[in-house]
Amino acid sequence: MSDKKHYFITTAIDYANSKPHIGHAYEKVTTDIIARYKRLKGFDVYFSTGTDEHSLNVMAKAKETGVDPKTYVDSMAVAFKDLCSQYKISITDFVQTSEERHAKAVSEIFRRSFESGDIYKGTYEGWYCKSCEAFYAQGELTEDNCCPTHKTQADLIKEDNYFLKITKYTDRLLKHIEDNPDFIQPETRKNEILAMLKSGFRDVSVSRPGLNWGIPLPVDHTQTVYVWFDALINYITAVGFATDEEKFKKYWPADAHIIGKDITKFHCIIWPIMLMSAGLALPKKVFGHGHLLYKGEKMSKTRGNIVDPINIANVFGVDVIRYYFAANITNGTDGEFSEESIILCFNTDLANDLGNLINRSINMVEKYCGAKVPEFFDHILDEKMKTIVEKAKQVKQVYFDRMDAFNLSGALDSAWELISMANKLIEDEAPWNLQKNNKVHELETVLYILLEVIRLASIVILPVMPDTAPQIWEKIGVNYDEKTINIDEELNFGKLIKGGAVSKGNPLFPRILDEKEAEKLKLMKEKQAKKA
RNA sequence: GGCGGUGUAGCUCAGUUGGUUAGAGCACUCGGUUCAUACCCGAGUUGUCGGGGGUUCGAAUCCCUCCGCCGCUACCA
Repeated sequence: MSDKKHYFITTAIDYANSKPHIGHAYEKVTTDIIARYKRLKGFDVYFSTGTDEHSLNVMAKAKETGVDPKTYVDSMAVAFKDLCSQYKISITDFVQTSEERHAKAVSEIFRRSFESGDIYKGTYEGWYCKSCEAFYAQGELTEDNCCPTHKTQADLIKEDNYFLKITKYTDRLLKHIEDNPDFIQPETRKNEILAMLKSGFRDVSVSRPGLNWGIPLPVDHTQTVYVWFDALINYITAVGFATDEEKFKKYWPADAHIIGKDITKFHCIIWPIMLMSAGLALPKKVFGHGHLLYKGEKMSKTRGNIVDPINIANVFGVDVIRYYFAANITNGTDGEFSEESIILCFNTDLANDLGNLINRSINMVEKYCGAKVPEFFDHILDEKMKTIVEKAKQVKQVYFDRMDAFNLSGALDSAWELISMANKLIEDEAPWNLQKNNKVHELETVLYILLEVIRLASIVILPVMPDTAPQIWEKIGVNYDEKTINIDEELNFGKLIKGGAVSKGNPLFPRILDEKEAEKLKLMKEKQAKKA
């Protein structure tokens, strides 16, 4: 097993300041889909997520709740772990930044940077609003230096901080980004980062004075490590930096950091430079995904349109939400989210296209072939059958290419194109007529193709819908297991063995009838009644 | 303000290095079919490809300009 190729993928760690919302679920799901896919491709995958727990806000929140910070963050970590388990997120690690192993990693990174002379003591000057208890950039303030929310005068405050010499490494980073076109994705995020670097990026402070919630600086115990410097290090904590050198060697550098587009600056400038300074390799890829919009609007507390991930999964099912995320949102762009569009997506893609194809195909195999996988006679293929078989043979490569590019919706399209062709093939060949006319070879071959399309589709959706795929396997009588399946082999056409038992069972995706659907159905029935 | 991006059917978007009647999915209308979850299949409607100007035999595709929208513009994650 040790000769397996390794793959280390991460989500960002979540701020332990408020409970999980649907955006957290989105990031974890897309990352999980990639992680599962890589496992299916034979990689030894390490998949980490976690919670970011050191900050003023967390302290305040704990105080508000009446518990000490550690108790508070532990309870928040549980909430995020529950989210992972509900959404079937196949993590191998969950890092809390308040853990001892993380403190070790942070201290070690700090020490290394400090020793290479990249951390120096200086003065941080910033505009501070007493009401917000926060610093603002001058550009954020009103013209007369007032806080944008409180409209009161902000104070120019100076405090002693330790700084990281970003400026020492910007040229090197610039070159790295230009030499590695896939380092920052998508392209638009890369452009932003390049612009920032070219316009000159200041050194950043990496400590705060006088806090007792945080990791003390190894070199100055009156200061703690600033949250961002602290949080980013979680990625190497996960794979054993400063605690398990063998594990670290195995998994670092990370293959992909999947993060929200709002935090690319930290991941694409500060984090790489921290690593350079500490003499560590850079992650191979940082992918900034888009945000979910609720009916076209940003989700926010003030708008009151935050979607609860637990609730929505209970209503529609985890696999359905996972499918919706992957199929309906172009990875890397903002995505629409609403109950209506979930229902639409479910009814068209899952119920009408895939679910109905499975149901009608297996039904015919039961009726016409005694519920046994029929034989494939390749010498009687007509043009239509040939076309779909050819397409089926190409699915594997198309699917791999798109998944490798993190193009999740495109990867699913590879199966849906086939599904659509299969539904069409049924019309064109009319197996019920072949049956009447006693064209047994044609009948069997058509039905065999249909079953193969279903089987291929089930593998394509496996990383996306890990609970649904096995239900399809049961219907078509294959005994795959996500842990052992060799998809490089099984994604080829023609693997289904003649004589295997199939069984229709209950429909997988019964149509969802919301008000609009019900109305539509009613109209159809009235029309039908008139005709008769 | 600066930088980047974007504006194509009702909606979401594809449109390779400029080249025949501008595409897909969804939605809508009509027709067909019956194996199926009233599903599926077929046909069809809608677009001055943001406005204007230019280059060219020819531009959604290149150039200029104007308008609209979005992102970034640095320490709350």
